[in-house]
Amino acid sequence: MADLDWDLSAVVRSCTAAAASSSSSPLVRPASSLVEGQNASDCQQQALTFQVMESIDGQSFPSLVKPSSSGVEELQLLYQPFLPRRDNNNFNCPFPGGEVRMVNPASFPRRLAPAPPYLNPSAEQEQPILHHARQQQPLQMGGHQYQPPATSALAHPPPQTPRGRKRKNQQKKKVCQVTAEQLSSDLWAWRKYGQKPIKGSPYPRNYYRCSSLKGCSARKQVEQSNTESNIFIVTYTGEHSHPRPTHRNSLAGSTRNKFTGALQKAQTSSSPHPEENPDNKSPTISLSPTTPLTAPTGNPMAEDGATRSESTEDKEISDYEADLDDVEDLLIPNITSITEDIFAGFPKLNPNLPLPNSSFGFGRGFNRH
DNA sequence: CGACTTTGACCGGCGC
DNA sequence: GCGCCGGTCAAAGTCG
Repeated sequence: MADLDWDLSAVVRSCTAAAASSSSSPLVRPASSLVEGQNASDCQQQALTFQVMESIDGQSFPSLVKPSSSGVEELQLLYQPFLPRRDNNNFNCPFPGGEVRMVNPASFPRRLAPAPPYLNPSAEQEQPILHHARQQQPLQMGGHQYQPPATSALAHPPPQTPRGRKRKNQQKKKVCQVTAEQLSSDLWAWRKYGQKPIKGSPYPRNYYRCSSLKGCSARKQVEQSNTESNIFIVTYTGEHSHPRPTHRNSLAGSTRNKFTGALQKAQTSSSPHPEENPDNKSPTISLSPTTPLTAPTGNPMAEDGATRSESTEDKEISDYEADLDDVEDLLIPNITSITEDIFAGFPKLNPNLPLPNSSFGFGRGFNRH
């Protein structure tokens, strides 16, 4: 299981870019179209269904749901009538073929919650009415300024709080359930800053922050589903205070990949679980979320994303802007190209690929914290 | 040398 | 008000 945790961390890096392969960037599609997988990449085609949840300022917005488990599906049917219309809660699920579900984290039982909140439809029912707190916000990409929504509290962390903590139930979140494949690409650069065991879950939760720009408040949490080992729950909070890096080389961090060490650990460790692996202080084999995006040459999957992003940047920006009406406050603003190159760094998923070994030339100016 | 991960400690939110 | 729990910090270690 060590490799599973390794996957967990590894996939974080590419979590968002997985949706990118769809140049049209269907931010939110009806379930039918989601299934159809327009412009579906191989990744999409392989991807399982997943749910995306979001809460804004404590409001939950049940939306499109295509539960991956039959149990949840039944529950979904129960509260489906309460679900807002699709056009009321469009937002970009950063993953291909993704579906949207809004969840109010405040309604999650904070304790005694054996099941992850995303599997608790009843909690969503508590907030049947979509309260779309989003407002149109200017956002420009690619050398332009990206202005976070004024409504985003996280976009303006209270300076008086040293740690910038926010009421948990007021944090804007997007929660996605994705497969490892879907997690395998992300145009943003993430840097891990914490890992915590979560009560009720055998898997720890990994915390990442955007490392593309100092001060960026975007954060990401990744944990492995305790019900489906191949499903990862990715939670995005905060917002990027900067445009998506237009060049892969500009991505912060990522000069390192822990593949070697991680794999060695994974190979020497029979279990990722702390309780099963007492000798290993690190319960998970964490692959850097800033896994090198430049895949080894000759890897078509790799080139699809990493090398593609620049040439298609203008189009991506355009596509993204076209979607701003719906997702002006996207945490992952412009995911328009899949970066399956991440698979190159995913030996488990693609053991035939060599380990990535590239550097993005992380600028000196990008200091931690 | 710089950027990254790891990981224990700290802190604050929130349920009871 | 207490205490659990999750999120973050930051020092130490690792790696390229």
